[in-house]
Formats: sequence, structure tokens, C-alpha cells
Amino acid sequence: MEPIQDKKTLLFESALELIRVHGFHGTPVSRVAREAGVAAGTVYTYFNSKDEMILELYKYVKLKVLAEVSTKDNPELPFQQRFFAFWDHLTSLYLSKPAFQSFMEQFVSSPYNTPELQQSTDLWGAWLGKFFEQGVAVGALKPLSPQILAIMVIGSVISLVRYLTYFKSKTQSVKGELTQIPQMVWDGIKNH
Amino acid sequence: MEPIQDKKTLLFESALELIRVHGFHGTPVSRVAREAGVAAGTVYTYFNSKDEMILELYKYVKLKVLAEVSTKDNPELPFQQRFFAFWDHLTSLYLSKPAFQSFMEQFVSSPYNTPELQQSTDLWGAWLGKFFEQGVAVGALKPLSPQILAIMVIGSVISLVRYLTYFKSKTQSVKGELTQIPQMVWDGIKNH
DNA sequence: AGCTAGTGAATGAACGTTCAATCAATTTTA
DNA sequence: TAAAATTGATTGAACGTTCATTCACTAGCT
Repeated sequence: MEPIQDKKTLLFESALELIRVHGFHGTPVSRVAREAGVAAGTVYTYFNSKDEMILELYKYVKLKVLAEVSTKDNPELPFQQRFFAFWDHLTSLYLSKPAFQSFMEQFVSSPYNTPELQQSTDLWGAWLGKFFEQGVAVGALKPLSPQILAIMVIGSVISLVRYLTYFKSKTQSVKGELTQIPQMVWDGIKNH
Repeated sequence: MEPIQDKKTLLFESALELIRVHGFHGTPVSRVAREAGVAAGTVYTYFNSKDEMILELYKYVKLKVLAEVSTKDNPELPFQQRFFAFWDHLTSLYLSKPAFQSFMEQFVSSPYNTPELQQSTDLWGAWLGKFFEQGVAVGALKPLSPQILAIMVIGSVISLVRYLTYFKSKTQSVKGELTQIPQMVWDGIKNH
């Protein structure tokens, strides 16, 4: 846990956790404020509206994910190794911060998300694009557009994490097999 | 389009479309009623609460998906062929009924969804399980648990459909490559 | 003193839900 | 058969609550 920097971050973290449990509509602004230790009105010195807060929260989380994954990537390594590391980092990030995963999923499937928003400058998307581009460039990946490759990979990570979240109990039997998922994805996207 | 059977179905369809556009919270019961051509109070002769309506809607949609996909499956065919047909049917169902896809995504990532609900009897999940089991049994798929295989496949379908929904314009460049996604998934899960 | 940040009670709109009244259809009675 | 009674679905105005947002006021800092 990094130290809380400013009040905005405090509000973000408070909102994240509440939204994970209760969803957007189930988390009143007043509650976000209270959990963050401030009064309801204070939220409006940092955001113009609840909607704006949620939009900024989305950008905040995306940046955090980018920071985590990009820092741990080592472009010197052979691409296959980078891929498995990437998979691992993203999966464990989501598993260790369930509020990230939950919020992102809720957000992208909500009316907050629009084609315009998705196409606006998106550092995480850009980083992903470059990552898979490099994989293609060095001949490790099938010569497909980075977007298509990202679809494959991110989709599987999300499904896997969701599965683990909803079937915590049942997973004893299949836990051993879970490590095979990145291998399968790799088999699907690798060249030859 | 099948003819509208009863008022419940009418309410379901009305709710589906409204939720697709405005989300759960953005669609008041009164609006669902109005679009269905009934008064607000009428909704409560069919459902005990808005929440209950949404839970039933979830089951309704899952059954529709199951009906569509299972009817079109032909167990006589070689498994690889069944797999590509399955992929195709599920993808085009979601693309042709955006409200299905949108509602299901919103639902599963919302607080409505619980581990208990996911583990309660689920015909669609059961059908999927059997489908992939058969693939393993005939030696077409890697010997993994059906759940794991389902994660891989469904995850990619969802990501693909979501991508197409949010990047309608950009897809000209990559559209040709999209057909390669099921092929990649197949490469990942097939035996040897 | 002046300024900024923070407070939290107050406001008003929106929403889920209720319920007395209405209506259409069906059954009973004469 | 015709009138009367019964039934149950439907209506929509009204209720109570919740919540986002505002704002007059306060606290703390320089």
C-alpha cells in the first residue's frame, strides 16, 4: 500500500471499494465521502459531479494498471518470456486488487463507456498496442493487428479472473490446470 | 421475431432495450412499463420488485442464448466443425441482439451477480460443460476441465463482440483478420 | 484580516412501490 | 336469455425514501 497522497486519491480508493461491493448506483456520494473521512460537500471541491468522479476514477485505474504492468516488463527478454510475465502480472494485479477488476468491468459495460471515450487518448491501449506490435516484429507472434491479439489475451485474463472470483470454492479441482490457460493463449497467438 | 407471447415477455423486451441504452439505474420501472404499453403498477403484478424483474430477465436471456446455440449444434459432425459453428452462432447472436450482450455483461459485473447465483442450476453452463467434455472425449481438445476450456472460448467471444461494438468505424482495417480469432482459439485448445 | 478548504444541513428532483378505484371478462342467478 | 354479481388484471396518482447537489457557515492557515 502506497501512502495516501492527496484527498482525491483518498476519494478514489473509497469509491473503488464501495463500487466493488455495491455498484455505481448503490454507492451514494455521501458514503464515498464518509469512508474517505470527509464531508459530502467536499467531494464537489474535487469533482463537478458524481459522473465526473467516476470518469476520472476510470482514468485513474487505467493508469495504475499501466504503471504496474509496464514497469515490470523487461523488453530485453525474449518475447515469449515477456508474454508469460505480462500475463502473470496482469492476472495477479487483478486478483490482488479485486476492486480494480470489478470497477473496470462495471465501467466498460455501463453507459459511462462510449466509443468516443474508448477512442480518446488511452495510454494503456497504446502500451498494449506497442507490446503486441513488438511481438509481431520479432516474429514471435502471428502477423496480426495488435488489437486482435489484445482481444485474445485480455479477454482470457478477464474471464479467468472472473471465474476465480465466482468459483473460489470449486477451484481446488481445477487449480492445477489454470496455469495452462496462458499456455493455451500462447499456443493460439504464437507464430507457426 | 417471434410474436409477443405474454405481458411478461413484453416487459422483458422493453427492459432489455432500455437497460442496453441507459443501464440498470438509468431505467426506471415507470419507463419499462411505458415502453411496454402498460401502467407502472402493472409491473408489480408480474414481479415483486425491480430487482426480481432483473434477476428473472437474466434467466430469460440465458435460456434464449442456450436455445439458439444448442438448436443449431449438430453433434453428428466432427468436433472441430462443431466448434467453429458454435463460435459463429454465439458471435452472430450477440451481434444481432446487442441488448443480450450488453445486458449480460452489465449483469455479471454488477452486484446482482453472486457466487450463489452462478452456482445455482444453470442450463447454459451445463450445456457448455457437456459440449467441451465431448470435445475432450473424442480427443479433439486438450484434456482439460470443461470449465477451463469454456473460460478460454467465451472470454474471446465476449472480447471480440465488445471490440466490434466500440470500434465499429476502425474495423475496416482489421475486419479481415477477425475470422482468424476463432482459429487462434482453436489452435490454443486443440489436442497436439 | 483575508483566503482557501471543508462542513453538513437543507433542497428538490427522481424513483420504487402501494393501493383505492376502474374496467373487462366470466360466472351466477332469475 | 338477460341482468346481476364476482373476479382479477390494470391503472395512475400519491407516498415515502433516497440521493446528488447546493450553500451559508466555520476552521485553519498565512
